[in-house]
Amino acid sequence: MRVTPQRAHVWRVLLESGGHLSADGVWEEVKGVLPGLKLSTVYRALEALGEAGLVVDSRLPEGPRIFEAHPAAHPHLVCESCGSISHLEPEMDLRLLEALRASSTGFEVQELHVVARGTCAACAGQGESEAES
Amino acid sequence: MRVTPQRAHVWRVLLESGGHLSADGVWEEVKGVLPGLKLSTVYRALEALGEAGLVVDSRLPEGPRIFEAHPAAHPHLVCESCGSISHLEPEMDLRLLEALRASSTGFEVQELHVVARGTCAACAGQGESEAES
DNA sequence: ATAATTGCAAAAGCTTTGCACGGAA
DNA sequence: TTCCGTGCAAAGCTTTTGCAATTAT
Repeated sequence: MRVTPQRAHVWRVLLESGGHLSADGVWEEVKGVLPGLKLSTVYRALEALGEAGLVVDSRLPEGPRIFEAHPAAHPHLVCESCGSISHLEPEMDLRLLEALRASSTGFEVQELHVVARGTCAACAGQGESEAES
Repeated sequence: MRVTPQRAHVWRVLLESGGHLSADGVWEEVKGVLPGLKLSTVYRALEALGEAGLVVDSRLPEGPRIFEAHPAAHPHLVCESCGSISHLEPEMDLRLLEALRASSTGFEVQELHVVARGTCAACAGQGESEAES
């Protein structure tokens, strides 16, 4: 893979942001440095980085795909209240992998996508102290 | 919720198909009975059925949303080889739920989406007997 | 009468693709 | 030269929305 300024900046933004960016989000960030950058180039950069194993992507129950620099798959937690996206250790996926293998369906899992919808600790705490509707 | 012919047929198709249909797939089926049916009506019917708790939907790593008549969330298994979509018992989700709660992140899970990419038992068996590339 | 639901058409959101130009190997 | 990556524009696929007409309660 050829290393171009566009790809380098896309990669850098994913690292600095700590993940969970949409293609559009990456675009907005990188445009600060490369004003002429096209969104389609971002998509192609993300695709190239994905093939190189540097970037993974997920689809949440709603909204666009999100991309991350993280090399390992891991569960995502999407907060209904504040919209924040957090994630757990990849180890958490392993537990489900074990469970899947133990279920003896004969299905060979290559990749696991886990997304939980709910309320994050911060928002849950707020809800308690404000009102118990 | 009002029960209209459109909604009844959408619901029937989801039941008869055994699940895993895209909105477009539902449309194609129901059009056989209701030729004038619009795709947007299918979407609205699916939304209504979803709010009624009769239909759930998932987003796979690729492709459109899929809808099912199943009332309970459950892991999906997407075969890379033949494209088939199968699913496990909802119980399997509970195992991960336990694990999530045990991880003490304070995140309150409301809904869990699990999708595994891999090879189904049938295709894995074929691969063995043909060639071990 | 009142409110819900549909057909219809159009738009919106996200992503991919074709093509020609430019730059690196 | 030859190939790869980009800008550019356009299309593609999926889903949503506004509005008027229709239907059920």
